[in-house]
Amino acid sequence: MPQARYQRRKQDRPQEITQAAFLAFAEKGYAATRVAEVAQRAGISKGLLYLYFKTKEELFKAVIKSVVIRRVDTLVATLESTELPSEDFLRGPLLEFMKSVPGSPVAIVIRLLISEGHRHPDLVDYYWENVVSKGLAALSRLIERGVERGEFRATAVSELPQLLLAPVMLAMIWRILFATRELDTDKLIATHIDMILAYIKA
Amino acid sequence: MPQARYQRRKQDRPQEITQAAFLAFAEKGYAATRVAEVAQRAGISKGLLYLYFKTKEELFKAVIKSVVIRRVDTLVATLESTELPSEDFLRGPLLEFMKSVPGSPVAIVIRLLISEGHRHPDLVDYYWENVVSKGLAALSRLIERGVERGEFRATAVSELPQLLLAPVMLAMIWRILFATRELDTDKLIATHIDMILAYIKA
DNA sequence: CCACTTGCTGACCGGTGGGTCATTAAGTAT
DNA sequence: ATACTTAATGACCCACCGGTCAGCAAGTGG
Repeated sequence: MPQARYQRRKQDRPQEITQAAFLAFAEKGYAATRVAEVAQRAGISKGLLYLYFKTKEELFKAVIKSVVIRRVDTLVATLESTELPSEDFLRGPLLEFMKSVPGSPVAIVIRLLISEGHRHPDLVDYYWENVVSKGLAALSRLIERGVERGEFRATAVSELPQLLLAPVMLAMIWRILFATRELDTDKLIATHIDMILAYIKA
Repeated sequence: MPQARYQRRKQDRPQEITQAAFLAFAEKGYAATRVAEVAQRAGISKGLLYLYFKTKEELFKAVIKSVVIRRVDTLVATLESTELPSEDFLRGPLLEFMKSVPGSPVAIVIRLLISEGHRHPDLVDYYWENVVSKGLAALSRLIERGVERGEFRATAVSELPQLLLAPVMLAMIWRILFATRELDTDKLIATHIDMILAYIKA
């Protein structure tokens, strides 16, 4: 008996499509990816894709939003509830988190936003509000708490939490551009944390 | 007497075209920029553009290469010839250089490479060889010289000159994505240099 | 087995934009 | 002036791709 030519799966389609689109965009970028190819990867026809997403652009937005991970939220939660001394938190959970970012879907999203961000300022806003500003606020809070507890000196780092993220950013871009050339991004980030701590410890 | 409809300027055309293309690509990105628009900006017809550049892609490569600044070379030269103690060099010429990068054409090139890099691995190679690896080698050399002179301790920074560049990278991406949101990139970079020095000083 | 709903298909359309080329105008030599 | 070379034009071509829609097949209920 021949396989049914297709199955009805209204429930799962959106995720299947955004997943396929994410992979396609990751490989070729948004502009160079054909809607037909996304459909093919998702195992459906182009027409069906357009039943779930009105335009290619709407599909793009859905893809970006689908990757706005709870990761940041869980990090914030961990931070608020931890009993660890601030230094141990930096060297432990935070370091692990930072090391995990360059190889995660976040890096792809950053690349897509860098490439296509202009034409979608609302998307950039969305990412800012749900990821970046939350993450930065959490980092600021972490440092300030250390200062309040007398673990850290008062330094410019409290107002510049981006300092903590700098090597993560470099690691992401490095992988995007120079995937092949070797750079021990884990060591880079770990050394950086080491350096920051030496700088801010009371 | 009516203005001549056009003038012959074979000598200047290539630069005029790449300059126009650079501006257009900077505004809209490669894919979204129309060849006709580049021609218009350069004050010529589309047909003439194709006399100087066989394809849009070749134009793109020419644009990227036209921005491979001597900046790195002059920095390397300054470094080799300076009489300054290493710390003063870091706080002086190097800091100024680093602060100038995020607002320079280099940032545009980085964005274009992030967006279009995959399809032009030879371009990425070119940029690697002529800018990145040279710059990194110079930084390594600077740190090592400081160690030899007894100014600095031996640290992982010698093998990870990327650590020095991390905040520059973040500042570039920040401006590309979040131009509006405020971040004092100069202060970010200066603080980072401060921190590095505190970490590596003997 | 028939009537009806709806997930799904793929041929098709129309605008777009990279690339071409017949033609013209400017420069040059004699 | 005349003949020749070449910088420069812009109308045109056509492949390509986002988006549509008439129709079909899978599921459903009686």
